[in-house]
Amino acid sequence: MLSCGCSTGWKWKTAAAWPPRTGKRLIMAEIYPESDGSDGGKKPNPGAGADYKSTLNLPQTSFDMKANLTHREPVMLAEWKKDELYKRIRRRSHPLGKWLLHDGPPYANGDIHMGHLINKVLKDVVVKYRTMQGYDAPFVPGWDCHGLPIESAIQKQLGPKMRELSADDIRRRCRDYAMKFVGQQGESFERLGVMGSFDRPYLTLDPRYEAGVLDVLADLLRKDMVFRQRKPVHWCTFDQTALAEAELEYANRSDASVFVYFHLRPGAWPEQWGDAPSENSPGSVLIWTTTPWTLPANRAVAVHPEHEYVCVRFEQHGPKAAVVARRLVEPVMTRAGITDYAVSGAVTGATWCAMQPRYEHPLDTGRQSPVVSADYVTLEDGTGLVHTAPGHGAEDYMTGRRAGLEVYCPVLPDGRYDQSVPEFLRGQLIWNANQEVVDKLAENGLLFFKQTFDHSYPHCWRCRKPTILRATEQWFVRAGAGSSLVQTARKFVDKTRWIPEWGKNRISGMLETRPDWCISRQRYWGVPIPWFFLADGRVLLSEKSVRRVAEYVRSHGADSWFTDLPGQILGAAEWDDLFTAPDGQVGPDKASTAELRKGADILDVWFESGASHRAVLSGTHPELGYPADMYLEGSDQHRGWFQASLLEAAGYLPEPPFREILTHGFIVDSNGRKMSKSEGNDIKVADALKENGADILRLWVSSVDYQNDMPCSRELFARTGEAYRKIRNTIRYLLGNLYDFDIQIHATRPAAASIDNWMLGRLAGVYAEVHAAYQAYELHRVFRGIYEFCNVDISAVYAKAIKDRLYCELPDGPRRRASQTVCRQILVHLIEMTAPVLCFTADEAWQAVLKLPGMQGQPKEHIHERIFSELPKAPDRSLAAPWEILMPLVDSGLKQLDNLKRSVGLGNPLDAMAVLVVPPGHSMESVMGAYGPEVEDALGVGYHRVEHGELWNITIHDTRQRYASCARSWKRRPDVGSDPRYPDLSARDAAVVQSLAKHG
RNA sequence: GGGCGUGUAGCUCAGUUGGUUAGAGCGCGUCACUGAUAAUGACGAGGUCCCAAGUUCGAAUCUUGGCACGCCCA
Repeated sequence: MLSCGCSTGWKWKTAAAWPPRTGKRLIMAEIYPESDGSDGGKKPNPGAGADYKSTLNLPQTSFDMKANLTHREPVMLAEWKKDELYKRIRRRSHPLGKWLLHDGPPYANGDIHMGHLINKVLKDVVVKYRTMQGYDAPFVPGWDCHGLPIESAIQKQLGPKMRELSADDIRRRCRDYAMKFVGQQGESFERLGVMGSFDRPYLTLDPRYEAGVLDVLADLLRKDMVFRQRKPVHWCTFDQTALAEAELEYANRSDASVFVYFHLRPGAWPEQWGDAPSENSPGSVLIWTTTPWTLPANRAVAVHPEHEYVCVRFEQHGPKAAVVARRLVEPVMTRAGITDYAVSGAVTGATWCAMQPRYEHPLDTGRQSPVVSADYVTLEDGTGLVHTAPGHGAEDYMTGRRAGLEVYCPVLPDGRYDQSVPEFLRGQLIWNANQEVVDKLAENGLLFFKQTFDHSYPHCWRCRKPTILRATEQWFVRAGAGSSLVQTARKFVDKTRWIPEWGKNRISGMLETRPDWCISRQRYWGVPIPWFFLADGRVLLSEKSVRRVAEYVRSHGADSWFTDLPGQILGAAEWDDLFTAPDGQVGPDKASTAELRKGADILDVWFESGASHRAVLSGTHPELGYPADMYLEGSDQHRGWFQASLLEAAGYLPEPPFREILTHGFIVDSNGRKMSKSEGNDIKVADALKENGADILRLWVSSVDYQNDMPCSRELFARTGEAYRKIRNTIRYLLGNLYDFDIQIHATRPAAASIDNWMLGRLAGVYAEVHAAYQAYELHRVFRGIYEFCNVDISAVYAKAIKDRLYCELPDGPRRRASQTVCRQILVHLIEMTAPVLCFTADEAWQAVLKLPGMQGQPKEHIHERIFSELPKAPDRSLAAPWEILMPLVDSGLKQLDNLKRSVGLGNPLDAMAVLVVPPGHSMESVMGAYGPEVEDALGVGYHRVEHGELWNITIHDTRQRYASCARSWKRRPDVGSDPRYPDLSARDAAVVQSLAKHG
């Protein structure tokens, strides 16, 4: 007999007991028994028989296909708030203990942009995942509230009126401004689904935070890591104030451009340059400058170690022998109109420097200075030898530090020279001094060439007058390369896990070359550096004094520094402490606090935010604890927050403030260009949110590899929207087919051969893959895993295969119940896996799960307070093995169906049958028969047979002329009409309908 | 100019220690279904693996040099 399901007595329930009974080779006549084919291949005529649609178990669910996120999300947010979800999660049990992501504070200024979005969403996904894993993962959002941009915004609002206001007044306005944006940005973050204690954030303007910052300063003072030194800063001589980089406006300006001889001291003359000059006929270096007024402050000449230098000999008011970079000889000589000159052989700057050449100061007779090497010297302009005044230039200062030069700045705050300069310049305004200097150089025969020069020059944004660089006393943290602090920081770097790994390399490189950290700023809006000074020049900034100020600030706020008297702040009439004398000596001393005057510097805002580990984790929010498990920021923070935090902690703590650092890239447009307003390619968060909804934006964040730049465009959001709908519809399908399924009552184990087992195997695989990806923070792998699971495993294979049994079997049929059991498992795991990313949709789906039969008694629960269900056990290997043979055959069957579609116009696969060819004697032969109906469903065909053949194979055949179509299942089968009561139904459907009729 | 990264179908990503004809999903095209329906399925077409040179029997993969883009500096 045939080993196929043509017997009318066959029952679907006994699929597992359906082995092939014979090894007899089938012949085609048997495969295609005569059939009347009475309907001629047409669809069943509903009018001819009963309307069976009402007898089917079609999907039902209130989970809409249309997400309508922009409307639904705010409603859900309100629900979470009402339910105090964040607090509920805190109260939940946490079997895995605590896991802390410490928020890096964004700046409290302006609307949030895409950069904020990816950062906060990534953080939120990680936190939600850790929470569902069973950790207590609190999230306290923070804001950086001090600093120049806010102060500048206030300045702009106030205009000239600002000068009339007290520091206290200005600070109050700054505070209001910052708080406005803290509220505004916080709302935006929450709208994106970010969960955290937004009602109790940390703010750097919180007095307790400010006190924490000062505590760190005190600790660094205790370790002798803070010192005072001169350093050039941008300075406006008209407003007499320091300026930040952001306060400069560049404008064209005409200046004297001069080439000057500096006479070299005898010796240190490379033989390649020919005869050594003598005392009477000195050789010289030729330098170029556009700021002759800085020449009095010259302390070195810099050359590039790798460039080549020559000696040029020519006549100009007598014989000259001048050192110039080889490649610049011609332009320099041409400029001065000198055509008759001789060029010597060349030596590199490094070679020459090694000979320790020195030269005479052009204006300060008797002073000798060194020639030093510096990498930044270029051959674009000038002579290749650079006049270096450490008190008047940033690079000059760096060179000066390295070469041990004096940071000499003879210019007073109002722009006049002090008494230390040559007599003809004393008391002169530097702006008038250029001419005087040039005249003096010419008089002394040191001027090679002079012209006027137009260049872009920094101006003060308030008064529009030109600015200068002027060395002033600044506070520093001893954090330069080689310092003990940096050595500790490097150990901290090694103890930290960097994701991606190159982060370690990057920050290490920065630590190796970094200078001391200038922590003082001459502004109002920040935490004061609470130093005092006395009329006699003594300075007070000690661990003891700072601790006292910290306590005062903790209760009175940092504003009190600007309003209260030193005696009030220190709480004593006399102060006994370590003072720094004007000669730099530090020693015990005392002073009446009535004589103390307060310093006016505030701290670099990086110092503030870098102290968050102290001010927040063991300060304002001690429940968080030190250290954090993770800091997660953009890769620019290697120089910013990560480094500031690292350096401060390295100054006084034994452990780094973080265990892991995760960094992400930056937003670029679809062409890989950076996103910026000025480029016009920026996308506003508010617009993207309005057009897509938060869940789609979150899905987008998870879909791209954040370790690289993250491309962002409307088209990409549209793509993500499609992926979102696929995931949503998959959930909807699963939910829709569970409307009559109570897991307590109906759960059924699938038959061995069922495709249910294949599906469970895939579920276990995907579950493991997705969780591994989450734990490695590889969210794009999470996305791909879930998305392809929905697309391929569920939608294209499983959902398609089980439609017949779900819709057509008796509601309680075991095949149906078994598949529902699997659907239920998939549904729960799918919702859980997506929940950290699709935080709104997952909870919406979870609420629908809680409405399924048998769930009504469950207490109200949001998906985010759940702990992940256990890893589903993969079915036994022996159950999966046959599918490894069958699935490729199914694929070939689908191709054949497509061919039939083209060749004979076969439309509906239910109008075709599959012949499953099994090699006799194969080890799986005995069970293959049971897989036949599953293969039939996997192909979506109406009928199948199993037969013996040489090789594993599946062939597809058009049955429109062979079999009648069942009016209920639409399957063409030979058993249609086998029950005389239901001539238009297949045997299975007839039995189902009969049963329904009998039992209602 | 320097440091750190990145570069594989239209898009987002895989690609093990170098080893068949470089893969997936989406999108796109064509078709089917109309009982997942503003849904679903099938089939198909898409690649100078940024470029060049080198190492090798063999390179998307290793080396060197470019180019482009991003972040941080100067």
